[in-house]
Amino acid sequence: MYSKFLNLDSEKQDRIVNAAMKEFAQKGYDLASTNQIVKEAGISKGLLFHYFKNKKQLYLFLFDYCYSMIVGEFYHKVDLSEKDFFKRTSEAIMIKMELMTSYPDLFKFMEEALLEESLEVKAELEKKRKEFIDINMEKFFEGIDYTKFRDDVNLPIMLKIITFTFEKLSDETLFKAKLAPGHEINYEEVRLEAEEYLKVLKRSFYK
Amino acid sequence: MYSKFLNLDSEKQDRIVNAAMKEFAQKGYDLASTNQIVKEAGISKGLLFHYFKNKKQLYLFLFDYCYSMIVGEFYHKVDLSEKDFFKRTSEAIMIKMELMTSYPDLFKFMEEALLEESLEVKAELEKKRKEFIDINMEKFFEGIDYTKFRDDVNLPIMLKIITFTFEKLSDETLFKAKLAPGHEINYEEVRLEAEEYLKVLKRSFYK
Amino acid sequence: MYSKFLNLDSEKQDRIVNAAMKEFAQKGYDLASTNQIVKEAGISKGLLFHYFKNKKQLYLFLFDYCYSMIVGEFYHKVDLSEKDFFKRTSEAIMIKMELMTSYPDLFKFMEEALLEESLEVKAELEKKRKEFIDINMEKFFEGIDYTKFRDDVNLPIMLKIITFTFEKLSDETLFKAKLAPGHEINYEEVRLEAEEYLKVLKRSFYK
Amino acid sequence: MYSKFLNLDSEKQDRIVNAAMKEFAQKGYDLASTNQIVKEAGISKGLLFHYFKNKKQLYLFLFDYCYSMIVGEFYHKVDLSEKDFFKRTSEAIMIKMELMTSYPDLFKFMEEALLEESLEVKAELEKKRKEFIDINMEKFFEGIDYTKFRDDVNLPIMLKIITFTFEKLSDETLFKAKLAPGHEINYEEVRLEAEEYLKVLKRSFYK
DNA sequence: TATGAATGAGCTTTCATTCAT
DNA sequence: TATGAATGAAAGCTCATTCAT
Repeated sequence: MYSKFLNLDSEKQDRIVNAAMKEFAQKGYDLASTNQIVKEAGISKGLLFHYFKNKKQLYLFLFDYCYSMIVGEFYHKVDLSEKDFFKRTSEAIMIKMELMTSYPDLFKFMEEALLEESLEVKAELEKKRKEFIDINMEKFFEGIDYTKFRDDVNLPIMLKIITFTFEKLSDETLFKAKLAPGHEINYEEVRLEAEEYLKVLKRSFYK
Repeated sequence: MYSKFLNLDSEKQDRIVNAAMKEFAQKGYDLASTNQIVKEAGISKGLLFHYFKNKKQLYLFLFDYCYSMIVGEFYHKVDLSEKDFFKRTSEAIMIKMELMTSYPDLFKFMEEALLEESLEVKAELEKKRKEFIDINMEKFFEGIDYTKFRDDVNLPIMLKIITFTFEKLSDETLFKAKLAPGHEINYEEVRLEAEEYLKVLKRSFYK
Repeated sequence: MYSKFLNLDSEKQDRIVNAAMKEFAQKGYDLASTNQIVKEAGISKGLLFHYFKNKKQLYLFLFDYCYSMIVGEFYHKVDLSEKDFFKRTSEAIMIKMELMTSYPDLFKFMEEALLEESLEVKAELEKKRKEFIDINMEKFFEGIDYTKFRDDVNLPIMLKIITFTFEKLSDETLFKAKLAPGHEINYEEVRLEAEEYLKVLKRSFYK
Repeated sequence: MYSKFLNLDSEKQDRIVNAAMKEFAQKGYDLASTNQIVKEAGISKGLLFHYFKNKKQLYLFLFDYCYSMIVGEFYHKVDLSEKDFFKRTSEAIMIKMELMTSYPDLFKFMEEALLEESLEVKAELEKKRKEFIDINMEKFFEGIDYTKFRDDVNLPIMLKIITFTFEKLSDETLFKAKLAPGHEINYEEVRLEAEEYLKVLKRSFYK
């Protein structure tokens, strides 16, 4: 499918992928300009369409590309032998934040892609999103020891609340980093804050 | 700022506001067409730009307009003498749902606006969103009886977790609605789900 | 349908019509460039699409416009009280040649339109062509005195042969004129040549 | 000129010729895509332009190629010892129809080429058409017995009328075929129609 | 001989916005 | 206050042709 593109020397591949990710992440599917992409990548108009038959195929290729990168890196780092839900979640959030710092464009693109509304790609994306979520949910929750949770309330809802909490916390951290001058994240501080939340959630949700 | 527009007879104001809300809600900021808005409102191209100097001003006006409507109606209905946090939250959710049923276009527009990513308006919207949340948080938490919460964990963190939970829940609802074919929200289902969360949080966080 | 365009001052209308006719006649539907048309007409890109919603509508408008002009002028000049088929045909060919000399672009466009193959306009044109031919055949043959023709051969075929002959003669004349330096037609010479053909056909096909 | 191409093994030559004929016949000169031709022929882009320096040369080569094929086959079959003009004409029509049935793509291409209007090739084609007609006229009229024609009218004009008639008839046939959905010519019907014309012309123009 | 990556001008159409009336 | 004609930049994509390998 994308064999022509994948046979390119990887330096040019990177230039194209990065230019496209940046443009799509910034403007969304519909408003992203293939003109801008080729200018940024330093290639000709025709060449982009030689590799990807149209804007849509380019976008969907990028989605798959980013997805593989993220998932690969993530599961390479996460410790699935940790059975405690709080600890695993907390660790996952930290890893996610590290990855976002290492590959900011890639994550930016992925986040926007998950919100993308354009009719042109909505149907295809939806399928991919579903797969993404199903596969990763299952994988992430694998081996968790649920017996530690209190029995008098709904377990799935507790799990959701915990997930929500750490996601919001991560959002807040990244948002603050964005506003700060050097965009620097103080990971130690973040870890300490997360510990506070962990303590509250554990005392409230564990037996 | 918008005095010229506000001096119009209200029937024409309504036609314009409704046409614009509908177009922006359906297509998002960037893809919304001022052509379509004037056609739907039955006014001339020039007139729209006479009242609002450009597309952006029109959009931001609509945001403020909807915001005022919603907040005004909301605090008119909510009972701030209710001291129990969970009861007040539960009631607030009910009121929000009533309003969504009464003013569907207005909420539709507002929901899209809160997810709007267009660079052109993102910065201004972000400021407005923040204000919106800060002002309402403070107001909403006024007079709450915090003595009912358990003493062995950090209170502000519990409140944050609760807030995070309902924000995420609301995001999820909007997101699901966006993905669903008709973009329809089943309010009763939402209310029931919220009650489940409330129950878990109450049992876990109250003494 | 084309009311916006028809309300323009006629000088601008003419500029647009002439530019479009020229471009379509020269290059055919598919290859005609709206860029070229607006440049030649001295108007902006957007304006053309303000008057005609797309290239196709512009083309079909031109077809109707040319058709009306040609048919109107033709029947204004042709003498339908002449009952002799040879004389009427001969006269008609002369009138056609005069008109072609007066309105060369219009005829050029019409000829090309009748051969136009582009899928985009083929269906609509076909309907118009059929109407055009049916209406004009009937009108042109009206009142002819067929009793003068010999009875031992097929009449419709004789009529066709006569029509073919004068059409080819006219084609040859116009083609020669095109090749000649001043593009001038010597009508007297043409008339004399036509008379020679008339003589042969009359002696062979009349009783 | 095309020596490089003609030295190719004939299987590849055929693949290229057939692919090109098909594409040009289907879409006309301007819209035919060299991309499509190389894909269909299974050769690379560069190779096509190695053999034929550009699209135009390829087209004109095809015209000559088809012309030679057709003319060669035609005079191989036609009986030039038949002195009667109408019999020879009638036989020629039969042979043409046989050839059209044996080499449908070749004729399809040729028919389209004779109607081709593209500016890019029009001039060259026009010259070739003229040559084609002149050469064949002379050859075709060779040895005809003109004593059978009536003496009371101008012989060259009669011959012209006959030629005009069959040319127009052929044009009409091609034109109708072009308009018809499947572009199919019913050869038997054409032959019958031609016989009718022959009958009329014979009775009118012979003594 | 053969490849296919690379070019960039060209295509139609839409857009927010201006301005003379 | 109200009109809508007018603008021209920008969009995604295709094209014949070239050229280093």
